[in-house]
Amino acid sequence: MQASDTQGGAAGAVPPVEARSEGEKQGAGQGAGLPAHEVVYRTLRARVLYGQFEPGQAVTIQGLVAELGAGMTPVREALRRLMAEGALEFQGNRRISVPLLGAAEIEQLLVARRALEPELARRACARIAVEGIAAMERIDGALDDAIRRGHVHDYLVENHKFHARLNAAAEAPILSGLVEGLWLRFGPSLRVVCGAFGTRNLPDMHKDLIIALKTGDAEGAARAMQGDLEQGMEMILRAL
Amino acid sequence: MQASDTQGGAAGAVPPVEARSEGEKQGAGQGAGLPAHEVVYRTLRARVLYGQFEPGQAVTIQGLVAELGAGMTPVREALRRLMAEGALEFQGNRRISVPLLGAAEIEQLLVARRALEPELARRACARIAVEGIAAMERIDGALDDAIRRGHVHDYLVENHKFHARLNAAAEAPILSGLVEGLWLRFGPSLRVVCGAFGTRNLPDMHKDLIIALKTGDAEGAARAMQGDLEQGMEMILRAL
DNA sequence: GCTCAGAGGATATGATCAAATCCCGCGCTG
DNA sequence: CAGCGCGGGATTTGATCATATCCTCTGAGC
Repeated sequence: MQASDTQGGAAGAVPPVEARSEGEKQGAGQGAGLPAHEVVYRTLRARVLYGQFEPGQAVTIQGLVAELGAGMTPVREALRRLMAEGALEFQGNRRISVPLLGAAEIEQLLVARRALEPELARRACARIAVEGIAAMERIDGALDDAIRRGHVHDYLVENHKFHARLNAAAEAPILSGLVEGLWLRFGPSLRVVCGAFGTRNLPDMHKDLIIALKTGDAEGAARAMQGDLEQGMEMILRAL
Repeated sequence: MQASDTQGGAAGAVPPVEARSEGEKQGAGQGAGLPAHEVVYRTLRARVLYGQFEPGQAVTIQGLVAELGAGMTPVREALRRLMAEGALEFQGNRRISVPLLGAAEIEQLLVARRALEPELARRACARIAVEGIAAMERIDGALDDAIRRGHVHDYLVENHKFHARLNAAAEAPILSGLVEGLWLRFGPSLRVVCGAFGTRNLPDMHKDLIIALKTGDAEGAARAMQGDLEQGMEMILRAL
């Protein structure tokens, strides 16, 4: 019943593609077997999520075809999918770009996140196992390390992993799928904020969150989550 | 700046395709000019939304190619987009189907709707103009008419139009895009419920909502909206 | 300032390849 | 002898590509 989990629609976990070298198609690779459009999708998704794309940047199909060495059809499908998720934007005149968010958009994302993520934290609190909490502590450690090193990309990766892990524990695929879509939307902006402000004074309600998880304090977890996301959105908003 | 609004990503208004006859391509039609993948997308979207698809039903690319007379690529892209929105589901073994919702999914959709739609009603209340309210009253009249006639499809169309109109008035494209995605998910289930229970005792908090809009009572509008969506989800839940 | 040609890029097609399912007949077992 | 499981080919269906067509924007020339 659990199928091969390729392509989970809007929900589900989407592990990043594991940086396969380049020339090879889907030939004899071991862990591969993924369709090309899925590979392209995950690559682009990671770029959006971890700020490899500038907000407002134009994205062309043929550019990606040349760069990724994929065919045109897989690239088109991956782009279509990302546009449907709001990660990319159709400009109307056949042009695709990374969305450039304004205050109004950030505010809507804040509303949506505040509505959904604390609820996920609440549910995760009731269901997460000790191993899950341990995993989150490990991720949080790597996150702190990235902050110490001032490594923005690693920080973004670990931060996302932390939240994704929590959301997965909530066992509410539809809700966590919605939240993933939200993250895709503010990913590029988050990156430029971190680039501008550095990683020094990044918010970290993660410690509170972990404590709440350990004590089974669902409301505490929800509060910590809300604090965390409000700080994050606040930072983006201040950076205009 | 407002482009041509083709393909609004996850957000934006998506008017249904106007039932063009059949044989013609995009030849000399006047109002057309839409790309084929967009036409296919809107057709399928309407089918999902208004219950022309059975929950659990399998959907094949080549079947749609044959049925819609479109090429393979446009169909593939439309399906990819609908899967990203959660309107369709990837079965893992290269098979696509209309999602079959269980109680857990309905419950998550209820949570998400409760979190977003009352907020949209609140915003709409502050911004909607008298013409907008009049339009919603007209739609509600058509809706009542459809109920009287026992015409399920028309009821679904008008009901969706009513909510879409309200959401558009909120001027929060990201939030209303999210809500649209939610509607796509429970569309097929809603249809079977209406088919089973008939249109006689359908919930209608619309009158309260319109009164609240007229008096500028944002909280009243939010309450009416919450009541409306809870009744709807409750009905689906009872039908399992 | 306007028109038109050219270039770049997006869209659409059909062919081709690969994979998964289905179906049927064979042989084995009770 | 009848029923059942299994292997393998046929068929359906999805994935990818190369190519052709069309659209949009840009800039030169009038």
